[in-house]
Amino acid sequence: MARSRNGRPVTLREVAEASGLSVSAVSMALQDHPRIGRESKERVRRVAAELGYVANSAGRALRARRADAVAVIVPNTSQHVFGHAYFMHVLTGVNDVVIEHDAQLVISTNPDESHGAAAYERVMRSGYVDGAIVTSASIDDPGITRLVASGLPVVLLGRFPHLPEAVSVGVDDRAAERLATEHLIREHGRTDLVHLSGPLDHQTAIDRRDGFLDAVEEAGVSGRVLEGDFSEESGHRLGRVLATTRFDGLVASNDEMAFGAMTELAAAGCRIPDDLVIVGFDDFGLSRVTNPSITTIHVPAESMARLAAEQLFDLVSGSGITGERHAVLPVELVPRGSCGCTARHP
Amino acid sequence: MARSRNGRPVTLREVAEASGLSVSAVSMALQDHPRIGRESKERVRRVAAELGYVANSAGRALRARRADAVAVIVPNTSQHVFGHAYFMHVLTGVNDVVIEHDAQLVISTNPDESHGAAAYERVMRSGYVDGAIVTSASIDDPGITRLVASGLPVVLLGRFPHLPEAVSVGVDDRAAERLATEHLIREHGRTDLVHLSGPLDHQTAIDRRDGFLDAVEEAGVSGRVLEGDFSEESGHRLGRVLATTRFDGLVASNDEMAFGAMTELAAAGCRIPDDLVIVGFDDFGLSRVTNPSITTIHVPAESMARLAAEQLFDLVSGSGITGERHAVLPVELVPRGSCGCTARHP
DNA sequence: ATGGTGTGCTGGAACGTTTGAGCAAATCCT
DNA sequence: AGGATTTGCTCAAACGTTCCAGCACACCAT
Repeated sequence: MARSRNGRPVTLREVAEASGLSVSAVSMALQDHPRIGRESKERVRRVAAELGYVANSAGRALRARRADAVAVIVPNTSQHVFGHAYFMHVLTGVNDVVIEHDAQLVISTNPDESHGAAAYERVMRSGYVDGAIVTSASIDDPGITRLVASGLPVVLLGRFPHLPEAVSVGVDDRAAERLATEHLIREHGRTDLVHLSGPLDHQTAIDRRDGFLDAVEEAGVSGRVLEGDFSEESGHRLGRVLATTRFDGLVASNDEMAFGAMTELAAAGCRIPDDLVIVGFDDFGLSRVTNPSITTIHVPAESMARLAAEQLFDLVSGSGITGERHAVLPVELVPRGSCGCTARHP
Repeated sequence: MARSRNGRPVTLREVAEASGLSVSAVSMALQDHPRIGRESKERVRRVAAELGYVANSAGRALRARRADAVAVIVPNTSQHVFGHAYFMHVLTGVNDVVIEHDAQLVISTNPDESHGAAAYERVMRSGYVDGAIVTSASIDDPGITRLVASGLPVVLLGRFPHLPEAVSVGVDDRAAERLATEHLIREHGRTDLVHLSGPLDHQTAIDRRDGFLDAVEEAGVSGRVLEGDFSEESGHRLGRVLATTRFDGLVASNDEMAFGAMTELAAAGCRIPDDLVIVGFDDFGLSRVTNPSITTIHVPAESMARLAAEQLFDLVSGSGITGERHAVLPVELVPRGSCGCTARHP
C-alpha cells in the first residue's frame, strides 16, 4: 500500500488522520520524541508501516536544511587521467560510509568546464547535497579552488598543497615512488633508470617524479624522465621510443603506463625481468593479472575514500574533523613478476 | 558572492528585491516565461548571476513534484557477482544521458536485504529520485519485484522473463554463448567441451549455460557444465578440478572465471591455446590484458546503460517509451589469443 | 487553596519554489 | 468610442516536513 487514494505518495497528514493525532504529533512520534506517549508512538509506527509511509525528502530537506546526501565529484579532466578502477574503489569506500550514515550518494561529473560555473558547483549550492568529496583534479582546476573557497563542506582526495585550508586525504606519492625506485636500485642492482611520469600539471605526477629523482640522486645512478599522461596508450608510445635505447629499470608512475610500455618492450624482444625490471604504481587490479604481473605500489584507495567520507560527515555535522586535516595514508610495495621478485606465470 | 547577509544561500526573494520585481516574476523570468518582458528578463538574469543565485532543489522538488534525478540501483547480491568493471561501464553510460537531461545521478546500494523493505525502495518513495535503473539482480530478488509492482518508473538492465511488464534492456546471452561455443567447435575443431557457469539463480548464468548446451547438442559433441559464481576465485577452484580431467575446450560464462581457470590450467602444464582453447564472456577489460589474451563476447554495457537511461527519462516524463519495451542489443565475438585466433604476446 | 513541575499533545509558522487566478494598462478591432 | 484582446506583472496558495510556543491536565509540595 504505497500511495493513497489521490494517486500520490502517502503523506504525514494521512498518517495523522488514520491514527487520530495531529501532523506534528506523528512527526514527533516517528522521531521518537520523548514528549510523545508510548502508546501513541506504537500506534503511529504501526499505521505508518501499514500505509507504507515514507517521508518526502524534499519536504524534509526544505525544512531541515539538510539533504542527508553527499556527492562524489569527478572533474572531467581527471576522468581520462584516472582509469576506471580507481573510481570504483573510491565509490566503494564512500558508499560504505554513506550507508552507515543513512544518507544518499550522488555522482557528479562536469560536462564541460569552459561553460561558466562548474556543474558540480550548482549541485552543491542547490542544496541537493550537504557536501562533496572531490577526486584528484589537475593542479590548477579553478572549479575546485572556488568550491573550496565557497566554504561548502568539501574533502579532497589527493594532495593539494596549494589549498592548505582544505581538508584532504592522500598518500605520500613522493616517498612511495622513492621506495619503488630504491627497490630496483638496491634489491635488483639497477643503475640506469627511466621514469614514465604522468601529466606534470597533476600533483600526483609531480610528486611521483620527484620521488624517483630523490632516489636516483641519492644513489648516484642514472635517471631520465619521460612525460606521459597516465594512459596505457602513452605507455605504448613511450615504450616504442624506449625500445631503441639502453636502460635497465623502468619506473612507471602508474600501472597502465607500465603495462603499455611493458607490452611494447617485450614485443621488441626485451626479456622482463631479466633484461629489464619494471615497477608500476596504484595496484587497482591491472598489475596483478598481467604476465608477468607488475611490481607496484599499493594505493589504498578504498580506505582513503572511507576516511574522506568520514571526515566529510564530520564537517557537515559541524563538529570538527576528528582526524588530521591532511591525512596521509601509508602505502606499500607489492613485489611481483616484473622486477623478478616472484616467478613469471608458466 | 554565494550567500547573502544572513549566511544562507541566496533565495529567489533576495533576487526579487534586488531587481525590483515580485518573487513570482523572477521565477517566471528565469524560466523564460513568455509573459515576462524582455528587459525584466535580462535584468533578472543579470542580478541572479551577480548574486550567485542557484535554485534550491528541495523547494523546487517539493512544489514541482520532480527531483530531476535518477538512481542506479545495485542490489548487493549482484555486487559480488558482477565485478567492478561492469558497473563502471553502466555508470558511464547512464551518466552521459543524465547530463544531457540536466539531472542528477544517485547511486543506491542495498545495505542488507533481510532487513525489511529494501533501502532502494525508500529512495524511490521518498521522492529523492524520479526513477531508477536496476542492474541485474538474482532471479528471485523480491525487492525488484516489489519495485516494479509499485509502479514507480524503473528500467531493468538485463533480461527478466518473470517480469514481462517491466521495461528492460539486455543482450541475448543464450545466442551469444552459443556463438562462442560454436566458434570453438567449428573454427577450432574442438569436440570435448566444458562450461563454467555462473550461479544458476541468475538469469544471465542460466541463459549462457543454455546457449552452451544448444551448441554442443546441435553439433553432437561432448559438453559438461560446472557451476561457479562468476568470481575469479571460483574459476581457480574449478580450474584445479579440471586440471585432472581431459577436455579440449573451455567455455566460461565470464572473463573472471576464464582467467582464474586459465591460470590454474596453465600452472598445471596445459598449453593454451594448443592443448586447450578458452573463451570468456563480457570483455569489460580483463580479457584484453591477460597473457594469452582471452577470446570473449563483447557486451556493450555502456550502450545498454545509455539506452536504459533514455528509456527511463521517457518513462518519467510520461511520454511512452520510444524504443521497444524489451530491447536486446547485439553482441559480438572478439577473437584473441586464448583460442589461437591471435598470437600470444611474445 | 496555591504555585510549581511534568506529561502529552495541538496549532501554526516556516523552509524556497512554482503556478493559477487576477488585475491594470496598453493595444487592437470594428 | 466601446469592447475585446494582449502584455506584464502581482498575490496567494500549495507542496510535505519540522519544531517552537503554548495549552490542558495531572500530580506534587507547600
